[in-house]
Amino acid sequence: MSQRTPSTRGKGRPSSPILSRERLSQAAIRIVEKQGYKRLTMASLARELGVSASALYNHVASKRDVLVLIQDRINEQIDCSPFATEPWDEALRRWALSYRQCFIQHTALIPVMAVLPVADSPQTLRMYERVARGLHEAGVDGPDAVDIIVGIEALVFGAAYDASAPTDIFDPGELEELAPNFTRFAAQRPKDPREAADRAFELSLDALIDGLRRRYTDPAG
Amino acid sequence: MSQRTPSTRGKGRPSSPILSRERLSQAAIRIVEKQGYKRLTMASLARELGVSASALYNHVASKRDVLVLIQDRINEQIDCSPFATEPWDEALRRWALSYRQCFIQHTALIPVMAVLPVADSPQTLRMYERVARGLHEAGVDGPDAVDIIVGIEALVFGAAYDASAPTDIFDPGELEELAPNFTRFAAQRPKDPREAADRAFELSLDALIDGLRRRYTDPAG
DNA sequence: ACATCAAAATGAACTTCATTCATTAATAGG
DNA sequence: CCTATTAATGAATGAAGTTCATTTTGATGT
Repeated sequence: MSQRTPSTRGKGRPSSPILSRERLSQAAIRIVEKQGYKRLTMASLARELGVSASALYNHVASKRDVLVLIQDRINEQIDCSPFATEPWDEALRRWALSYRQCFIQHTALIPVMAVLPVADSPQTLRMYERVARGLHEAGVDGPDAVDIIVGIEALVFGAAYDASAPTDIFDPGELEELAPNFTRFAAQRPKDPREAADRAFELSLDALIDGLRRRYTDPAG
Repeated sequence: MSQRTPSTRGKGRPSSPILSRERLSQAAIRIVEKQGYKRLTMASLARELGVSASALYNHVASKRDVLVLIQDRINEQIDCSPFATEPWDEALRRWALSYRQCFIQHTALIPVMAVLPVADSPQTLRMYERVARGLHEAGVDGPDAVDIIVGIEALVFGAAYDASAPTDIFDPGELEELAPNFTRFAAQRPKDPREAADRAFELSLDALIDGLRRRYTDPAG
């Protein structure tokens, strides 16, 4: 289903593999962090590795595949540790904050990730397991735990976009008369777009978790 | 700032404009609805209009511009009317449901919309005004109303992706051992991926709005 | 009517990418 | 040593968006 054996494993060639999915994803992340997603092309990736572009196709089936590799590596950086120490609601909150933080720089991955089967991403799966277990141990129904993960993820993805939006995103320009109230309200928000996005996210996240707390613990299961 | 005068207006040429931003966006939506976003190219759009591809550039500056035109037309279809009749929390809920419904077929627009200045989209601005006014009249602080719009939108965008995800998105494949609990929980969800996505969205939306209700009305402002 | 001018349409060319393919080099195993 | 396999190469392909010089067209003023 995937694409090929992971090049060198066990009885393979022990000498110089030159290329591998590992090195490929490392190089891809290097490019993305230095030059952004627009500059990540199969040609630039090959150049970074000192190899021809067609050689990459011995290790990945498509550029989308490269993005999937990156995604799984980024997901590794999301902090799930609060589930070991904190109550579930606080753990959920910290997880979401860390999740969003990781993807603010990687919104280009979202359209890929959002419809990506977990079977292709071991680290992602590990993360889901940790969160699902945490919620279930706190008394949340299994399927509901999955729904909560899906919901928080949705909020995180959308909010990651917001944080990368331009400063003037709510400036109505010549259309101010169409939305006088909205324009006024928007102007009262923090000038720094990043700060404004952070507050909006935390407001919604807190409300969402508050609603969940009420539903799953507060009164009676 | 945009790109050109809207071709024919007022004292312009009353006869046959042949092309216009109106006709362009209509044709684009026709293609998208019949054949999907992958088939929407500048060439196919020109063909649909019986025109050469380069002619389009007299009316839009880029393909991104075409997507912006589509976006504003789709946003027109979102139902804001509940704000006229329902209490703010119920209105917010219905607005979000309608919003998501509209964009499930248009996830390709999300990366564009999410970072798009409202100045380019009159219908979108109208929608924001309606929601912001509704929230403000219900006693929500101006800037908070904007934050709530941003938050709900984030959830809607993320959830629109979910609804278009493949059936087997949570099938761990050979990696089941990495996430035994998660796998089990996921298997207990509805088989129809659309139904599962709907439930997850509504669970989060209801929790979010519940949290907002608590914050803005329930106990005391 | 006619000349003029600007908007709008044309077709060809350009650019950037991802992707494919035939070929070649290198290596592990028999 | 032979052979099958894996990986790298470079050239070619094809899809898309975009640009440009040129032409067409139609409204306007004389």
